[in-house]
Amino acid sequence: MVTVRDVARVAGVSISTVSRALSAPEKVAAQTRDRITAIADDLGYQPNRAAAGLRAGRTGAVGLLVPDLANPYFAAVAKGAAAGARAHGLGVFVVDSEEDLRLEVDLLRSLAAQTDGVILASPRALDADRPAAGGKPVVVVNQEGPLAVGVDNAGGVSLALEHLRALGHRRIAYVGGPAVSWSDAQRRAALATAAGTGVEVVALGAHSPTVDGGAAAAASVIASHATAAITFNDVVAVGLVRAVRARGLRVPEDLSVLGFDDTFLAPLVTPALTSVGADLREIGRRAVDLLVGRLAAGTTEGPTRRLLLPATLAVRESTARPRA
Amino acid sequence: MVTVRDVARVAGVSISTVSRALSAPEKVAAQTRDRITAIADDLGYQPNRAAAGLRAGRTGAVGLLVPDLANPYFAAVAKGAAAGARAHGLGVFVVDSEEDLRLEVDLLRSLAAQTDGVILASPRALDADRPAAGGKPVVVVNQEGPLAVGVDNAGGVSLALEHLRALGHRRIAYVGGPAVSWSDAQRRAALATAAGTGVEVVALGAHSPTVDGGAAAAASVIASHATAAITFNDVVAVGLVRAVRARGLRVPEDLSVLGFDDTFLAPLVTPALTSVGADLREIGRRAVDLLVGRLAAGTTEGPTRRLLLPATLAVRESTARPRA
DNA sequence: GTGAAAGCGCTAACAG
DNA sequence: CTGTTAGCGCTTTCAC
Repeated sequence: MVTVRDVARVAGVSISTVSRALSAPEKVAAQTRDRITAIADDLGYQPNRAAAGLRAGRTGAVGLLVPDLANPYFAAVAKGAAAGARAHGLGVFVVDSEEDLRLEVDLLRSLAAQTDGVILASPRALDADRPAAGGKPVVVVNQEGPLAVGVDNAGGVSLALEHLRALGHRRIAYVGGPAVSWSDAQRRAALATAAGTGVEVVALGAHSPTVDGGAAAAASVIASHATAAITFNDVVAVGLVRAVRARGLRVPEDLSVLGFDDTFLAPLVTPALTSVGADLREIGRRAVDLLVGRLAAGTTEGPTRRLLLPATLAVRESTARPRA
Repeated sequence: MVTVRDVARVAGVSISTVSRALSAPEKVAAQTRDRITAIADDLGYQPNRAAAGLRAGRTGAVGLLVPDLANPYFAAVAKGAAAGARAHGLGVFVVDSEEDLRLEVDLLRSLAAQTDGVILASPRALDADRPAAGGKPVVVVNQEGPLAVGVDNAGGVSLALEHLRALGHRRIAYVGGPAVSWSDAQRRAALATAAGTGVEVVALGAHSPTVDGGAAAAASVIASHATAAITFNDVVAVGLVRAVRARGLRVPEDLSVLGFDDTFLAPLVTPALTSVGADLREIGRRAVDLLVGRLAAGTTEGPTRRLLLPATLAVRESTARPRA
């Protein structure tokens, strides 16, 4: 491994000059600097981050804790975080908790210990556990917290209702997700305030965010006499579409179905799903930005920063005018 | 931050005893050890990996380079790698090259510099660039290399052909993927040797591994007079199904379509796709194992190790007997 | 503008 | 079985 010593020896300068030339160029004479950079490049010198961090008190990496990396939602957030980190010259440690809530506290602790800060992209309520980060800044995704990035669920609900109302729907069911979900709570609140604006909303109980969860909701959706259903996410929508079709109803003719998240699944299924989404990668990117901002401030405590990214509506085939 | 010194002071021992108690317990008296672990736990001591690694010459982390983390295929591999790394007490640095081939060499270099080894999950041919890892072991996924993990594509092709032949298909089209893909090359080779075993295979040119790629292949698939088509991956299959349907043909009645990868997309689309797959997470897990094995050996060069994971066939609705 | 030297937190000889 | 000491590669005062 090529170290600063090697570069220094070849360049005929001290290791401090090499260090400065590489990390604080303005403190070194232009000529010396250029020579050093050339030699470093030539020798294939790669700074050892561990060593640099050890001395500087930073690790040069951020942590990302997700419940399931194979879930397209979190995969997109992770991709954004990776891009954001790279833009800031940071590395990303990715940890997958495999949906194990108890494990998450431990993972957060050890992740925080070896990074400069952590992005917590778990939809659970971990407020009480945040001290586990040991003073390191924590940015939460779609959750409450002093440093938070999330989707504007209220805005998303408005878009959905607006779209369905314009089509002529007056009675709409909401197939909700897990009780612990912040997003679900936000949406339920938004749906509740929407009541009385010309549409009736029937909020259905908590369902598992899976195909089976959607299928399980079919009976109550049909019983509700709603002409349209908004689902917790696209996968639930797929399950619901299947199950109502199996009962002889057609989508969207007999029931309009509107998903959430607008994952790449939405345009691929039949009928292609109308879905409320947001730029998930941007969430990851912004989360890193928030972290870097706090890091730059140097203060462990700082002002509250909450970012709400706009929701979008992709209209496809699964929503249409109600019959008669 | 709590350091070994703090623990040592409270425990009334030297820092080396603390270090040993935590990383080589058998070298410390049971009583002392227990007291130290208790105190460490109590103080919330978290070893600083950067420091430990600096001294030991290891970083305690492996790198994972993927072309697109939002692609379910690589997301699954990443998830497996994260699980495998955690099982070995290692961290995972994830880097997304965003499909930029030129960037990959640089990314590989810097990733290798700050990890103990790298998993290269890019389907491109990077042999020439592997020296960029600077002597660190590199495990490639679905590629040629001294340390490699991949899916048994030949076996997968056999399963697919066997299934289609049993259904009665005698003329089968293969909608291939990018020319740089190792998997595609493996499959083409396997398909070529299968010719003459009672089925005719029409290998169609390189197509983009997207919905549009599948749609673009529709005309030549139909022109080939094949009664079944095997596609490069599930997304291509979806595109093909759409396009042939748009031309008035039915799937599977007029054309059977068989995908590859068996991603979670396969069971969700209509008709649900018959697909050849493999345990993608296992790929990530095994890649880490290979890396750890080489790391433990200590030698920078070592015996060639190639792992081929078995392919599986999930039969669903998109394949059926050909008409008449 | 550059060099010498200290030290980040930890592990690994080497003594005792 | 435990303590002392050196030093991993780097950044950062402090002198010059």
